[in-house]
Amino acid sequence: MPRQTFFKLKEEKKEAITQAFLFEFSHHSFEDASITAVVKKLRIAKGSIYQYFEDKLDLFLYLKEESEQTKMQYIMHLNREDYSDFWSYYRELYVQGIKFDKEHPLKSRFLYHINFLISSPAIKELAKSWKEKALMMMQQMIQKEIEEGHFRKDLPLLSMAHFLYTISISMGEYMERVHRVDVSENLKAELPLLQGTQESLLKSIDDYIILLKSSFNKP
Amino acid sequence: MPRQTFFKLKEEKKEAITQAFLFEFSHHSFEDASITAVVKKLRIAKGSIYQYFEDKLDLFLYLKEESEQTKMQYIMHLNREDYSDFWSYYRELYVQGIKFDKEHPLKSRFLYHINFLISSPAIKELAKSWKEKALMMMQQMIQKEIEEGHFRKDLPLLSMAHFLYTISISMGEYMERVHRVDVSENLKAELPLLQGTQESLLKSIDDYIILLKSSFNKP
DNA sequence: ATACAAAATGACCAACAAGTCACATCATAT
DNA sequence: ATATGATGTGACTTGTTGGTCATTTTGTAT
Repeated sequence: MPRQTFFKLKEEKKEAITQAFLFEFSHHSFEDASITAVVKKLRIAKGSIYQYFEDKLDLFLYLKEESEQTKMQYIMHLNREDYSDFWSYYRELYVQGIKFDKEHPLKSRFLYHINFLISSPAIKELAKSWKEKALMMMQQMIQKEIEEGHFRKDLPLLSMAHFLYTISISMGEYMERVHRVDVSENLKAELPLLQGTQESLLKSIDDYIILLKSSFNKP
Repeated sequence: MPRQTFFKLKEEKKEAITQAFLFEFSHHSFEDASITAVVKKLRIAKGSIYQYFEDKLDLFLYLKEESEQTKMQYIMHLNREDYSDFWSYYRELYVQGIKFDKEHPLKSRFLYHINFLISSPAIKELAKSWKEKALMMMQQMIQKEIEEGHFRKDLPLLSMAHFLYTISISMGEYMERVHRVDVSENLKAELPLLQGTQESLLKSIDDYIILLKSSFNKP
């Protein structure tokens, strides 16, 4: 947890610090992300950072927590029950995700990047447990659909969960590719990562969903 | 390219060096992989490494080349034409992949790890182009299946290629998870990464293929 | 035994990192 | 104006890295 000092900072400074580190941690492994480099760019003393945070990990976890909470505000209100089928619910998650990306590109990128930090020794175990948790949630969702007779039930739950999880993560990358976006450039300019029109972005999602639907739905 | 000196080394030493660095580069990002640490474990002078290789990147690329060539020997002889349908061909690729993993666990792990090195600034561009190439190959394969009337043709090629690529990469991780393997432990002991019985490993692949088949085949 | 080239060595360098801490500065209350 | 506690600072420590190079060791041909 960040120290009290950090929370007492005026919003402007807190924001600047957060943004700068989100950027740094979105471009390097945990180990390679350089506090020294960021404070230099921010033009504040390195000591200050250690008035705000316990250590590098504390800082990192704050960014994660913060980004996740922001994203939560976009998707929290969505309920499976309000949709007649799973895929329209799933689609809506991405619609909100695109909105989140538009309004918080740095946080969006950071959260995406986190998924590929398995090889950072310092957070390997943590990353593993996060993934475990995400997979469990997927399993529960799928289980429910099976029970209600929407999804096939001839395959192991874990297999379907892993499949869906993998594809869900890769969706962002696919959209980048389709729209030939230079994510890095957009990040620097603080533009949304995904530059396509709303409808062309949704088209990408729909294509993916068609594939997923064919896999998961009962024949 | 490694220097001549390296190739003149006796097989034993060459092997020891290769193995040690495969291990190191399978556990860290390119930047974090430490030559200093490896030579210490190998009990050779750091200077020697620079008699063998131009620099860190040269060493890394050698490992990649070497690992890929070894893997190629396992899958090169497979031809789509020899199989009545795409998925039995695809399955056979994994059968051979498992064999490769059994006999060359370090190389297998290294090649897998490479797929997640997008965030290493020093090799980012390279990694991108490798991925581009892999995607192109996927596209070609899928295109052919579409032309021959086996795959659906109502979706963009790129979407299908990306989908298949993503799932193909994740297959290894799925097998790990199903068999509750501690990959790191097995690597250290130089055991195959995948510890399930041949048939239970194949079962995992088959489950995945069932999902893929439903997605890709014509309804 | 001598000569010569090839290979191995490890102290050394410059650059960089995370984290510390004695001190300076600032804001507020009196 | 003064005192006090909270913030801010950046030189410093300790440790790491990739890479170099003058020197020594080794292998081989004569």
